[in-house]
Amino acid sequence: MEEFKQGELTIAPGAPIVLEESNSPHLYTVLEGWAFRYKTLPDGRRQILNYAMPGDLVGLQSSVFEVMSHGVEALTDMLLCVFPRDKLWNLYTRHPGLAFDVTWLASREERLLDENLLTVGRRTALERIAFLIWHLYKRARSVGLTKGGRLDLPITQQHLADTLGLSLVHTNKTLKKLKARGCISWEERTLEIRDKAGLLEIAQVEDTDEAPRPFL
Amino acid sequence: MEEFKQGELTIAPGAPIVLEESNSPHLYTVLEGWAFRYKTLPDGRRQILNYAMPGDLVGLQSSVFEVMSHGVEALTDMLLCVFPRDKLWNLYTRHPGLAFDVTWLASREERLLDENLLTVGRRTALERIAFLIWHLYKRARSVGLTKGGRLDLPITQQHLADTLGLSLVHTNKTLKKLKARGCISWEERTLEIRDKAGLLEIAQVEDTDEAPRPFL
DNA sequence: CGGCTACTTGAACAGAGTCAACTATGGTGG
DNA sequence: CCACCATAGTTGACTCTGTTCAAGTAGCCG
Repeated sequence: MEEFKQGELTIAPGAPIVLEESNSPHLYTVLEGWAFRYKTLPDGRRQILNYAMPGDLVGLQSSVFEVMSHGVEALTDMLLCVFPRDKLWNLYTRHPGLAFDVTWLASREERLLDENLLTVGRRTALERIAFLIWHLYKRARSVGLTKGGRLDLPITQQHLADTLGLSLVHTNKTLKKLKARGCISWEERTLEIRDKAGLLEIAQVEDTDEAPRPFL
Repeated sequence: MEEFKQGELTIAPGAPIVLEESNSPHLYTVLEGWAFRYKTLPDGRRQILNYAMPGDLVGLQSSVFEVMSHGVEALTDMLLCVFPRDKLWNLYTRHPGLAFDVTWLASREERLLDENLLTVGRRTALERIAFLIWHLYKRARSVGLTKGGRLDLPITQQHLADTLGLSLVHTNKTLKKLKARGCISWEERTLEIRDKAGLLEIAQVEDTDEAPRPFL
């Protein structure tokens, strides 16, 4: 993989990595930090599509279609590994194993989006928040970002709301219910899962193991 | 591509192509007909994730992860081209061009899901229906399924509702408004776009051209 | 000491859901 | 031939989840 690496890039929290409708010449892999993908409507309504954590690919769409249909913004300080977009084709011709890994990651992103769509389309507000918190916790845990049920979660309630298709006010009130039930605590950016079984029951999910994943 | 083809499969309307949580050994390409991908919650609430039309891939997730996290059901009579899942790897090693096309299609699916998620999360009921109708019309048109603004649309209002995260009743009433405004007509499974500009304005989208697509 | 961002909280409102009844159509089998 | 049933669509009345508006508090930074 080193052969395709063009360099590394550091980004500050809140900074854009890719803009909507832009034509970025780069494909990135997240080495450190969190980001989120989003789309906005002409009048400003924003929908967060998914989050990117270490090991995730950013900008594959622009590598394949020439243009990004979504934006990406950093949530924390980030370290990105930069690949020139036009070398992606070389990777497919010379390293089929890595090419397969790219497809694996794209397919995983699709699966995550499927789950988000089910959540936003068919779960209630309380279920949505429980699901998203579990989803983020689980993903963070799989890349070693948690310590004993605790996690530094670099997002605001506005991010939660924009991810779940809820208003900020209702998100706040519903999140409070989840805390009151003793499922979680979340103060000063630190999330703690206090009652995993209760959380999973509310979210209507089962705690399935996940297959090992490739890292590019 | 012929080299990987295992055979063809015909399916009747309403028949399942892949079940949720199943482990299908096949990857399909749609040659004729429509299907839809969906997920369901334990209590039966259903979310339709996307529709599959001629040229689309079905079952890539199971080829990559061993298990499908969603189901697929036929809407019309279908003709599918069947590939054995375990030959996908051969395709990556021997035909990088086709491998790239698979990634292209996976990335396109991701883009479509992004749009659906924005729709379900942030658009109003009227906007959602306008968007989905345009979305389906445009995709059908790109594979030559339309004739002069008209399209045979093989879905019910229940499908619309389950795609958009709405109830059947509200979908019915909102769809009626869209008809009353003269944007569309939809009787006896035949959809007609009567006022494209009006429809696009309600849906809050622009009519962008799309890049040429690969067909496997 | 402002001014900013994140978070809270209450009250009024509305978009969408639920319940229930009814129409239309097509297929099935006695 | 027709009673019966299932599916799809329609409509009205009522309810409720979630939105909007508005007014706060708390912490942080220059």
